[in-house]
Amino acid sequence: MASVQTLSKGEQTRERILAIAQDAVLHKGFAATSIDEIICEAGITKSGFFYHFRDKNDLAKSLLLRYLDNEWTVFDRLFKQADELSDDPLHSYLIFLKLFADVMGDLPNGHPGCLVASYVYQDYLFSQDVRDMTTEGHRIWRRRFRERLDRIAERYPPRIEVSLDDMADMLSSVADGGIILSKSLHDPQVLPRQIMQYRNYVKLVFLGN
Amino acid sequence: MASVQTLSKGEQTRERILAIAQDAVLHKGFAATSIDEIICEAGITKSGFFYHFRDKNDLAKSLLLRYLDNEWTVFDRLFKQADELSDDPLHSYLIFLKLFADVMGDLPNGHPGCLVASYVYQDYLFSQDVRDMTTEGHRIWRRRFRERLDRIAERYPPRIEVSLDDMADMLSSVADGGIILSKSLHDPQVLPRQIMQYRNYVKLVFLGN
DNA sequence: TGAGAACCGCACTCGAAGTACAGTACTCAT
DNA sequence: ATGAGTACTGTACTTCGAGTGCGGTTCTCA
Repeated sequence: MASVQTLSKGEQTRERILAIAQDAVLHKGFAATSIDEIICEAGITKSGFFYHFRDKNDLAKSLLLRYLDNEWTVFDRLFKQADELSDDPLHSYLIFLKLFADVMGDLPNGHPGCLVASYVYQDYLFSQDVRDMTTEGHRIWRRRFRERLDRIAERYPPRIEVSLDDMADMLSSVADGGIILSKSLHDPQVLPRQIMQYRNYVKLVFLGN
Repeated sequence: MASVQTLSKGEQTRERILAIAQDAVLHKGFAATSIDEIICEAGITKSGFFYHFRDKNDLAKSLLLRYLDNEWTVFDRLFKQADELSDDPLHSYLIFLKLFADVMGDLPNGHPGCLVASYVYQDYLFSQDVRDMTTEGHRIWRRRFRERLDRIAERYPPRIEVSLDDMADMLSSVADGGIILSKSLHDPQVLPRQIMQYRNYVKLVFLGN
């Protein structure tokens, strides 16, 4: 997921801590994720941990930043790929959705979980700036998908009256919901199939079939 | 939400504990929800708490049972209402979805959160039987929505090739995702609007407009 | 080669989770 | 009215993890 470039030793350790912590947080929640267990798995001491993070809230913030960053990287790559395959905004978006579904379906153990969604269900644990980050994350996703939909709507007038903001949000919605369903039903394929349902909807709205 | 019938004193206390606990769990996660804070708000002692629940896992189980029960009650009422307004399976489902969206939009502070979704992001905290309950909950939802879609598809052949299981799952998906978006964006109206997007999709698939 | 980066070790404080058990007050059927 | 539950209270205790402080050590790289 993260770009494999030369990381200093400190950055490597930091990254290892974050990866371990994220996995734990997605399975137990933030409060139940103890620093002791993280450092144990990372093979460092508590002092080592606090060298990298001021306190636990700092860890929370760093985790979220890293997660959002990784998401952007993936989405950017997929959008770029799609744009290379078609100049048409609608077909590019449909290709992107197919690529997205494929990538989500190919994850060996299924999607590990959305950290943003997880944080939303623990908002009282975090400082205001961390909570603002989840809000901002969703706003940015909305804006980015919305941009695509605007360009599509210019060329393909929607067959029904529909809010493009809502349609943009729906991808986040279906992805977050699909991840939850996939995890709950122990079926990694539910998420990609849900994304394809959203793709169907987009097709029906702009193409009618 | 819960039927207002005569509850014994013990049942009243139990219900009060569960309501307080659910609210806390949806905002902080299960692990961060302390028994001390629950009993403080409920006006009882720790011993009183452990009279009603064997341990914290028992509380988790009871919380989930109560939540699922309440959900069934709401869905049953809405389905019944919709069935009274139309004999046609498609129109009944569309009415149901509109009612569902309205109810979700009329909640004064927005939807408090889906306990099932919250549990999925903390699965390691719970015993196997509790985890199985979230799985079973989603399976039942799928089956119930699927039944409706089957009856619809008999009368209205779908305009596109589509899996009815996926379409059934999509309501859970959009609801769970919509709740997360609503909470994150501090906009209670996102959830009902997402449900209406799903309703659009259903209309487009079976009616074409 | 030396200065900073990246840790380790240890010894704490503090608060909260969870357990155990004995005792008490209330309630309701007979 | 009374005794058998029901529904708690009070207290005392163990355990565990967050977080702090600080001195020492080992690497890494310019």
